[in-house]
Amino acid sequence: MIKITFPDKNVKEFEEGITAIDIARSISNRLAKEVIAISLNGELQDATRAIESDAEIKLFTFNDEEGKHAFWHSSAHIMAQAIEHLYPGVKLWVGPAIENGFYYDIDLPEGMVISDNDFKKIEAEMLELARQKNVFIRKEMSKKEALEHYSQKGDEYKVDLISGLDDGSITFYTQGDFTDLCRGPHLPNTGLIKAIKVLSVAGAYWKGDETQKQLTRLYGISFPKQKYLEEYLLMLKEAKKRDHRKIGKELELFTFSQKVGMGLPLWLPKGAQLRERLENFLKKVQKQYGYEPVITPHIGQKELYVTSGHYAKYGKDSFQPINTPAEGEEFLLKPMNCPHHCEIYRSKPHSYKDLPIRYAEFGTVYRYEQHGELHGLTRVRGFTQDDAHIFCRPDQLKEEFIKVIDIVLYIFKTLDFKNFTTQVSLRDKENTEKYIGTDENWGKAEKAILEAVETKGIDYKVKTGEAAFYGPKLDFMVKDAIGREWQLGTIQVDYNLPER
RNA sequence: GCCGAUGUAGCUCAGUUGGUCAGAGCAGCUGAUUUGUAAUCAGCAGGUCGGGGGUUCGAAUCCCUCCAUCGGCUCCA
Repeated sequence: MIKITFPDKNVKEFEEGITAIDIARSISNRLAKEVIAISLNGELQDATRAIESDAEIKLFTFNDEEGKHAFWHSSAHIMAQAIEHLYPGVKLWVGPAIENGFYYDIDLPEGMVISDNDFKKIEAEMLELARQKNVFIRKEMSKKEALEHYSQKGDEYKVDLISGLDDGSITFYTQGDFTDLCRGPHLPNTGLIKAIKVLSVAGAYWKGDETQKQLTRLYGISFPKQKYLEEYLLMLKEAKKRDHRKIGKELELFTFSQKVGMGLPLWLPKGAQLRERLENFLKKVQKQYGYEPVITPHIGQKELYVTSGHYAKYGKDSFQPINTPAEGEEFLLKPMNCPHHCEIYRSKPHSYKDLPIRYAEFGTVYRYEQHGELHGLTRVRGFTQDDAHIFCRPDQLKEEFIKVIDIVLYIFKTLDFKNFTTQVSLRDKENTEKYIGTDENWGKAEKAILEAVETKGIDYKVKTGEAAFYGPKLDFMVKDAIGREWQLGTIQVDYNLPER
């Protein structure tokens, strides 16, 4: 007999080799039917695996994040299976679960495409496969064996995947006639999947690398009940009604014109009124927090951005220089306010006793964004930042940083942004050539940010490799009505710009 | 920029075996009505069917190309 401990610390005894499903059945038949995956001593695994020794167990159903994850991951395998049936000759890359649903990346043979019109038949095939109630069979394999298997098949994608894995950790899952390299866990059987929707198809670069081949990414979502799918689709529909692009049009807040140019919003009278109220509110808050308004021009000499380091980094991907008719001068449309504010600071000598000095500006900037990246008012080519630069002594850094966090939180609260996440973006220490500035300064700046967020008790995530090229940052992200996450506020420590 | 899709009156949309297919509702205008909260009645006006090129006796409808938009990828100073 083995002892199984439940999340409520309740302990029950079972026969050795019992499965989580049988354990669930000892609680209720319904739970036995609904259990998708389990956590055994903190490790996710299949509900169908035999348990041989004492353990702490958690049972996950579709109502749990872990359960949804396994459910959708299994659905991705079924999607891949359906694709193999319908499109012979495809090669498969990966197919993970995502926040809402799953996708699979597929390399289609030359000339073959999947488009919206094909979704129905893919869904039908997937449902058919789900109804077969195939069990997911787990199998461990040595790295050598696995590599040989896929090398023989000529599947360079799976060979690539396996090459990056440690021997002894390689497992495969088979359902019906389909086998895939996979860590798991998976559903007990495919029959739990009752409703499937193929949502969209898109191109996705292999390994997220623009220089690599583009694969076909097929998105889908699935549910254990038809009703859940209907509710989800209704939710999507409702969310679309709240899309700011739709509201902006209907309320006559802003518009775009092909003649003016893509990503260049035109603020209509009502929108301008709204924007003015927002700006007035922000200006009032800035004043309270000790910021002094400044105003800078919309263009600056190319040399300014060469000095700041921005030109080296973004010059090629910016609107190209504006040339004067006679003197051959080169100006850039202002892509950021930072260098301008630095020049304001430099306009006269400052004593350390004058610090901190806080400049604020509603600075309109222009950035060349790739045309596929534009999105309503949230990603544009011309926009106005409520931007500020604080010049302070090293011993004032932490306090100033905290004050900026305060102002951001105050504004979010006032504007009713309740659901935001916070992210500390640090540099990727493996790839230091991407960044400017010394190790020492980077170290100081990163430390200052982490101390500040700790002091404020903010719940944050650390992302390495997401820092700006000149310094680490703290980003505040909010979700829009249709569930997309956008960076709204950002606080950055920059030791490099003042020196330059 | 890349993959897929879409682009018909101000708005929402109908119109795909190419041949009275240039339409509807709402909005607008004119007139009537005066009735308590979006949608009374009648009439009128409004479109290079995204732009350009091609195939055809004939194209909104087929082909090419460009532009924009949408869903993703990449990017995001």
